[in-house]
Amino acid sequence: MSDEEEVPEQVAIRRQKRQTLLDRGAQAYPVSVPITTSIAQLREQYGELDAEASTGVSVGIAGRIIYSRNTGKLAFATVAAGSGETIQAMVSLAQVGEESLADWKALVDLGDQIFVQGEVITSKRGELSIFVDSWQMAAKALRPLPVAHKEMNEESRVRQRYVDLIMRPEAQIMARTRVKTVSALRTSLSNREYLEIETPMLQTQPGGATARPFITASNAFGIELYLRIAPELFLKRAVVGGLDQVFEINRNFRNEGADSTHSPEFAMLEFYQAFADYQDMATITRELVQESAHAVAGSLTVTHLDGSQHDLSGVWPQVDLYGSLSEVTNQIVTPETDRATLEQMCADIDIKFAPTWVNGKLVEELFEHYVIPTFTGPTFVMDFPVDTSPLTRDHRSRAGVVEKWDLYVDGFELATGYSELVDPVIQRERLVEQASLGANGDKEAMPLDEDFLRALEHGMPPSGGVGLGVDRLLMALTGQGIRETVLFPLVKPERDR
RNA sequence: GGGUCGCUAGCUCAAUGGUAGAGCUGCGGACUUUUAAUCCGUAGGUUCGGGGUUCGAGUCCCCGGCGACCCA
Repeated sequence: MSDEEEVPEQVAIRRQKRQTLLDRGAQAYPVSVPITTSIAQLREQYGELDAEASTGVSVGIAGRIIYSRNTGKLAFATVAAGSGETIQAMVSLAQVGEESLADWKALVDLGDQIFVQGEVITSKRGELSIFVDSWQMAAKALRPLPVAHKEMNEESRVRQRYVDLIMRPEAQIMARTRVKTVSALRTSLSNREYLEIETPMLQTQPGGATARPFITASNAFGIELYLRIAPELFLKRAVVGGLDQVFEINRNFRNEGADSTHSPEFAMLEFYQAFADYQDMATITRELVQESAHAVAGSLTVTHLDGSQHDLSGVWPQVDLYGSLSEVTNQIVTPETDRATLEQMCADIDIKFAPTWVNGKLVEELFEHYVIPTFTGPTFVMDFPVDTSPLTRDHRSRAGVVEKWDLYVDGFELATGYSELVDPVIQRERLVEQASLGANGDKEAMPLDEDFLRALEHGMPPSGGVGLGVDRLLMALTGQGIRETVLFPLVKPERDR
């Protein structure tokens, strides 16, 4: 430790306490401490004791000091396990002796990981406690924790999630809810005979969605590589090969802005099923969301952090995209509606559009503006414009639209499902058209993936497919923003201050 | 991309353009049943960075950084 190094006073003091421990032959960071049980287990086993009970049972436990009350000859501390269970430690002069009590007061700080060994008792006020025979530093914290009874600001919570997890039970709950949710998705899909497979994150050309990719490079191959924007084209290759029901839960990367519903890297579930169509996939998607809600909340009514309740039960309504837009605007809009009319409608409500935007994109913008705010519960939006959905097959009976739905929950898009386009000739035409858009400067358009087309030319069975945002599912279940659902969201680096 | 708001002590926040403060934390002391312990004392600042206006800037203006919210 250099004297020239500028550290806050409280950090310097804690470093000195660490050194004091070492100087007297104790350890500040022992390789292990002899715990015999967990705080949670003690709570479960002895949670019902009366006040001033003694058990005669001696245990060793470890945890983080989150409150400390040093009185004269009997000191109290609240020791917390990572998941939030707490137990009180009582350090008395009579039990540990003068020197040990003095060291406890002088060297143990809020935030330290501590080991205590002693009898399980309850205090006069009935608090479950360890009456300490001996104690030992388990890991000295060199930085002070923020104050416990004021909320940290949002930026610090995201930048230092480890502190957020220590201080805020909601952060712990969210992290654990995410695990439950992903696990429920895997279980639900596995119960339906789906196989979880892994497809490339590094791709020689990005595809399966319209988005700008992150670009990287292979030194060994001397070529550009792209972080995937979607796994779709590989999952479909797997279906061509006879893996009839496949899914993947993993990260996608899109080189775009971040806001309360978008993150540059986000977790996505995609699943594909041969001999299913988009209606079949809508049913499975609803069931997956409902089974996740049940796993997380024990009910199909989920409660958000603000206390509002959201019912996810039942069969969810399906609204027709063009039909509902026509209804809300009192103006017939169809796939045949001409460009000038659409542009005028957008201009009327100040939607700024680029000349490169296709008609379907204008329709979708209008739809988002007019219709989405009218949804009151989970809603499937059915049958999208052809020109924004190059990987979806034409509707079986309606011209100008494709068999695609978007599932909206709480006003945002949670999932999207297709009857997949499997005709390799039409797929090639669509991709060529997309590639020409790319040549015209639309950086989101898809390049031509010859190997994917070759796979389709081997015959892909009629199939349904779905993409579901895992972060967004967490948002729907908890009512939190995307940055709260992700443990360590991307944050811009702090400049030197 | 546009707009609004914010950034001050370890943390949460104050401060008409006029000596930068409080609570908690820390440090010293008292206290053998405390629960955000209490009581007494005390320390702690590059006010996000840079420039400008002014006798004087945390405060006003400009540029930049980071974040939140709203709009597109």
